[in-house]
Amino acid sequence: MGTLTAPRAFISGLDEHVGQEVTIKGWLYNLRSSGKILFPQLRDGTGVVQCVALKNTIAPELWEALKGLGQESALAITGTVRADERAPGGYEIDLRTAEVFNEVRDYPITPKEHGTEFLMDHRHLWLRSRRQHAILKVRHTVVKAVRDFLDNDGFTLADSPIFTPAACEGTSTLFEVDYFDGEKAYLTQSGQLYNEATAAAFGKAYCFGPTFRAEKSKTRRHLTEFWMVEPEMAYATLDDVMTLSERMLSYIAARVLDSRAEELKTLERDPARLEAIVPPFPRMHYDDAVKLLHKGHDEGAMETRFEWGGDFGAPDETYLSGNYDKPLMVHHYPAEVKAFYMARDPERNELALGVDVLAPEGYGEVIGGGERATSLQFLEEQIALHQLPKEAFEWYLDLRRYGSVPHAGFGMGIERCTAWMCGIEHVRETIPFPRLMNRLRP
RNA sequence: UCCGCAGUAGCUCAAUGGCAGAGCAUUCGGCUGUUAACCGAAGGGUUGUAGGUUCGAGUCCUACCUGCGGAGCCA
Repeated sequence: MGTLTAPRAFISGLDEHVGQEVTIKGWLYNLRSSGKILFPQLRDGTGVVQCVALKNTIAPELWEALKGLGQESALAITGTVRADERAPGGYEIDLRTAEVFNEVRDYPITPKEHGTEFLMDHRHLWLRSRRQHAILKVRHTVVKAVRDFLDNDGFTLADSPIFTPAACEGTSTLFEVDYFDGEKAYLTQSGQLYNEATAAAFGKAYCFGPTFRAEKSKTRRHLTEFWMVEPEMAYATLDDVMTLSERMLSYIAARVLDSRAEELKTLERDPARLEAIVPPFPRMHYDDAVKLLHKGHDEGAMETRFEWGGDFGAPDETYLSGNYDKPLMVHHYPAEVKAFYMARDPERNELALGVDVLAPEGYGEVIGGGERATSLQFLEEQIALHQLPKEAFEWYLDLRRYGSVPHAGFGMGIERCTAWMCGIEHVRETIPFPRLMNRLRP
């Protein structure tokens, strides 16, 4: 099948090889033929390029082999790179020779439409499609931006454990693990408490890893297993958290705009949506948010009248954030709907110094955080009040016995953030292998 | 867990209670610039499962299973 002597190139870098002969190693994306001319489109993970093979310029046996190749056949081709307006992508390769590694028949995912269930059952193959490729490239950039932002801002990565002895917040449903002698363990739902320890050690610290929620949630914003980044700062307040949130989110948006323009185009995402994400973000007191919801109800935009004291539902969040093209930061929630470790407003004890950052366009809460309680006595009361096992929290209480200071932090869901950046419907497409209520495979 | 919608060829979908269909995919043939290529032909079905109504059920009824959308809860 001809020798592949030309230097290897990647499709994303073809512009540097115009006029040269190169070898591309990849997979067949699509094949069109017209009797004596073939147009194999090759995909190599960095892009897609159209090749041209003329019957009278290549070996007859190669012609026969290429003609019958099915979608996703693995092959390497050698040919000369040429700029051509007719080709999708702008460059074309005049194929001289090729080597087929794997001949494929009946690739399940065709260039036509498919349903979600079918695609999710074939997630391991679906990842190869243009749209999924683009989404995961954006995810990669979101993750990289988060790490770069925090690293450049003096944060130290100090990851929290996945196995934990107790619920962090005593609210969500946990996955139980039966392994540790005489004691039940759970998969983490937040690295929050551990971050308070690392923040006291490093000043500014963050953890970044998978998180598990056993809730029977079936919405476009929920995964059973998702990734969360949680920065925590010693000697910091609610206000510092809000400032850090808006700085980080705008940094992420700028990085995505900067390095993923091609992918945003593939996803048909309007860049103006991301360009709008610049500080300052609107800040709104919970009381004012409730007033706004009441106004919405009076005007007929909200079906039910919101009661002060509750947490916002998805329609409430969408209504509140609907007035802005930037994330909306709602702060000073009623303490009752927030975690036990939240610091209280010294002026109004019933309010927690917490903030939810609501993304525009109905993407909901992408960040939740706030200032933590510093008083040992207060936390002991809260643990008793929430009927949490005090022994499991002794180490946490040590943080208040030995050098307790005001400190604050937040958690950001990577998938929600990525879905928002991409402008896509559902978070399940923003993680390579999503785990949902009804999905454990592939 | 609750509410709503759906399940027919490998995939996406049609079919008034009356012969089980189309496009794509697959196989074969044609075409020297195709852009989800096109043209011609062929193969492909226990209509989610179990029961019921009916002369007759993909279609109507009951239960169950699976999926989707939403709620609650959350990032």
